[in-house]
Amino acid sequence: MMKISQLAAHSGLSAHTLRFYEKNGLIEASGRSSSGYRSYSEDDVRRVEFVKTARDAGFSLDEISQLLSIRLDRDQHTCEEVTAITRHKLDAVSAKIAQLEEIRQSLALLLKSCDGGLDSAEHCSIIEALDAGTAAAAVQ
Amino acid sequence: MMKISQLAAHSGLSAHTLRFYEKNGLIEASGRSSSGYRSYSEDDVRRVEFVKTARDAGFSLDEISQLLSIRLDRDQHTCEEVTAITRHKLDAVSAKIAQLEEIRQSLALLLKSCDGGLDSAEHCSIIEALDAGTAAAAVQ
DNA sequence: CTTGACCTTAGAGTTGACTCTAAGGTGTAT
DNA sequence: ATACACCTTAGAGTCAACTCTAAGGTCAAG
Repeated sequence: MMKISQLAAHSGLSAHTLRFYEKNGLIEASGRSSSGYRSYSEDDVRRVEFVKTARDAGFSLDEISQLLSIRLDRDQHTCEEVTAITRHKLDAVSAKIAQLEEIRQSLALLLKSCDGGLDSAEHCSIIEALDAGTAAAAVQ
Repeated sequence: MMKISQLAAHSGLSAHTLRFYEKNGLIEASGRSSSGYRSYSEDDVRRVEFVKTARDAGFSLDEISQLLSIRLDRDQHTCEEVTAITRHKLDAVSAKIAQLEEIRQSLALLLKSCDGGLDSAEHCSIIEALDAGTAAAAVQ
């Protein structure tokens, strides 16, 4: 049985975060010491590790909740449910990447257009591009 | 001279957002009607367009403030200042993309491992990978 | 016996960029 | 005259995932 600071050290999540996850129903401490300190069983620790791994894989806390309830009761759920959540997340991440790629492209074009010299920005081509509205237009 | 709803229609920003930008010092309405309605000059409109273009290019409101003060007083600033802001943003966007690419990779691997069938999740390989901590590990 | 590191709780604050609400005044068409 | 769309303000609420604070109780070492 671990105390919260030990679990924090073990999991790489802060004690604050562990309490926060508990408050949101993601994890629990199955025991308490006589003085009220949380104590975590091996099962509790595995659950925390699951949450951490899922979080690192990009799932939101809400999605992790869904995955946890499937994990807890596997034979009442299907692989299809799990892949649906995963596919949905993958699509969202891909969309976000695409959007950031466009932004990166705009920024790269802006940077390429300006020498970045130490003389006055009187005719700075970045400012001019933003003024003319051609900064993002160049990408689309 | 435009009223706020006209500028909203013209710029693609909501009237709420225009007022919000004003409150944050990004834009202004140089006039007011007798009844207190904002009225925007052509210069005001150009400034709003600048803000919109910069926002679409990925700059934060804070960075846009900096760009605006350079734009307002170009000969007191250098191209180097402008490129520094832009380069900094480009680096941040690139870092974010790299991070999301790792997540995408993890999710793609998870998805590939599971058939997604309609039978029980008893042995779902996604749940197992998250349990074993091998979901993100596979990427790093 | 005191110091200092730990633990508890409820609840507030943070971030960025909006988004909305309430309560009221204005403008115009019928 | 009355409906309806517009405008004003200060300020509160939203999102996600923490992060921190205050005010206090617990525990081991020296």
